[in-house]
Amino acid sequence: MDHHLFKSPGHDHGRCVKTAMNRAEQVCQRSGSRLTTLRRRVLELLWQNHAPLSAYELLELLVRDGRKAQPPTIYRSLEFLLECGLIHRVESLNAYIGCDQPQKEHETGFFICESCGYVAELSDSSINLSISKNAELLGFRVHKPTIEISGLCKFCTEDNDEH
Amino acid sequence: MDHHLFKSPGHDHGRCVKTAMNRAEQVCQRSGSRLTTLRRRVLELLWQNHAPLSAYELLELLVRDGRKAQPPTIYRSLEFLLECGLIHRVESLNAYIGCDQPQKEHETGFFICESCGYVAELSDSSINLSISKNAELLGFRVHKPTIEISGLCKFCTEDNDEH
DNA sequence: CAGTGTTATGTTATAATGTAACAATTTCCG
DNA sequence: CGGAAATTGTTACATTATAACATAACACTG
Repeated sequence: MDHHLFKSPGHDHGRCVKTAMNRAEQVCQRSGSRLTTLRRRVLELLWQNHAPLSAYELLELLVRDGRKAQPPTIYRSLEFLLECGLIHRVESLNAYIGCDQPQKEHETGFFICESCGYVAELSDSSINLSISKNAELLGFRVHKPTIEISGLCKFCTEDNDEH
Repeated sequence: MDHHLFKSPGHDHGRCVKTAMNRAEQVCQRSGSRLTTLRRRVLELLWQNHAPLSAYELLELLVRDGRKAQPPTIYRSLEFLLECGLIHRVESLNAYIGCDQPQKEHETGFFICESCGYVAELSDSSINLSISKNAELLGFRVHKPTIEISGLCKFCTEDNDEH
């Protein structure tokens, strides 16, 4: 169980995607929201890529599927998936990525590898605690925290150090 | 001294701007970078607004000055000011804001009020510490942390509660 | 202070990201 | 089935950002 850690480049990704899709079905079933063919496909594309994709990259992939899609199509699907908590928007990249832990109410953050593009989700409470404490001092009511740490992941750091 | 706290709506803002501009002059003098008329003006506009401004809002303000400015003009000034650490880019708003503490090497974060637009800079080390600890666990080498907490500031919360 | 290389700004065009508004289609449910 | 609601299609456009090349200002050397 290392959901929120960086995956080794050789991990069984097919399985990774399947698990995520199954979870998504469950989440939607429970909440009564409809994971349509289009929405399911968008989510699947995101998971298959396993790194953030921009809306227009997703659009391109949909078009390759043979679908005649325009920007609003993809943005609406993304909006739905965001609302369901099945994906996240990565502000610093204008991109989107599948969410590891859609069950949890997560005020989460990401570590984003600038080299391989992988993203590790982080739901460590100590960060949230620090934020809450600071917010309280300021009398600030937190609505949506955005925490995105870019840098180099373990595997890419190792690759770099070899040179 | 409450540099990194929310200012009351009635604080002496003119003084606030002047201080910031003086600091900027010093920072540039020391680093040997050139705070030209254009760059100084952009910084000043950001400080006068005291809330994040988009590149195109800034552009509009420059044009009102009588200057014939195009997008690259403003983006280049912003790039310079970012490099000098005199401003920050707010990813979640695609906007820019003057930096409170240009002296410090700051891995900083913001609290952003969704109602009045004010931004409080935060350089509390406990958040950075949490992040470093988590990064270490992952073998992640941090390059640039982006921490943007949106919500309601003290003054706007109070205003809302009155209704 | 003229000459020259460097830095900064101007200018034009275009790329990338995102949304508004309305039409057509599909799905749900009585 | 038939009407209401949700989803998707379609067109047009708004916003944010950058590439490429031209001109102007500056700063240093001799």
